[in-house]
Amino acid sequence: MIQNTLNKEQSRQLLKALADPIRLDVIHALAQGERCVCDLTGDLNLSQSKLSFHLRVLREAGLLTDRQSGRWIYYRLQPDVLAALEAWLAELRRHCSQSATACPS
Amino acid sequence: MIQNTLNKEQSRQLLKALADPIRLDVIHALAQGERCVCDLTGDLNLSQSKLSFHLRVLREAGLLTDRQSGRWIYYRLQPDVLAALEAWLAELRRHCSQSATACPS
DNA sequence: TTGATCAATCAAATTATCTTGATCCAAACA
DNA sequence: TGTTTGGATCAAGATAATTTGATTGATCAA
Repeated sequence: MIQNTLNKEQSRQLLKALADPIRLDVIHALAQGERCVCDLTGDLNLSQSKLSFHLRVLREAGLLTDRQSGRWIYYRLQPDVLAALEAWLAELRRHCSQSATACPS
Repeated sequence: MIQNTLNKEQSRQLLKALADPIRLDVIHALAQGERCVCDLTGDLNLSQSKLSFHLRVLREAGLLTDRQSGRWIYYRLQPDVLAALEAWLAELRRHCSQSATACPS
């Protein structure tokens, strides 16, 4: 996902993906660097299928990529996608910033 | 909510609040300036209680404030909260940016 | 081969979120 | 006063997201 203008659906998916404590834990764990699923289950104390579910949400939002090596699957962050969301948010804010005008009481 | 460091729960609420098309429509409508609920139902073509539900989510996340005038209730944006979320996201990204290191295959 | 391990996926159960329609309360106006 | 209007809230139902446990396919080692 190499682009910095997100469409509505992409930004919605990203926001939803980030709005979950377990998934933020995953992201923080991966901030140290690439890891395989087997290590993550231990690090985060999650069942295999629960972790797999959340990895999928993050991957489908574009925040993670995976690669296979032997029988392990390694996940890593895609930090440019965070940057794209930041840009999206900045644009939203720019659009909203002149909005303090009140109606007559 | 005058602060620019959000805690986990606040950022989660904000992300969740923004991850919804109807609520983004509300935000865009309010980007023009303050509006009363009665106008918003018409602008956005939403039932009264549906709109009220989404306004509450946005208000509880801190993105909107309301004030009463006569029998109308006016909502307006709180753009500094968007800025706080942007700062939160920037911090997350900063934390993630050196994470491209791969494990040996 | 056979057996073990890693990780995705599926179905069922649980939980959270959203929608709808009804009700309630306060403000305004007759 | 009674009545109307704006809007929050509640209870029920509908949808969507999450969790759990079981199954599956692939890879590797014995």
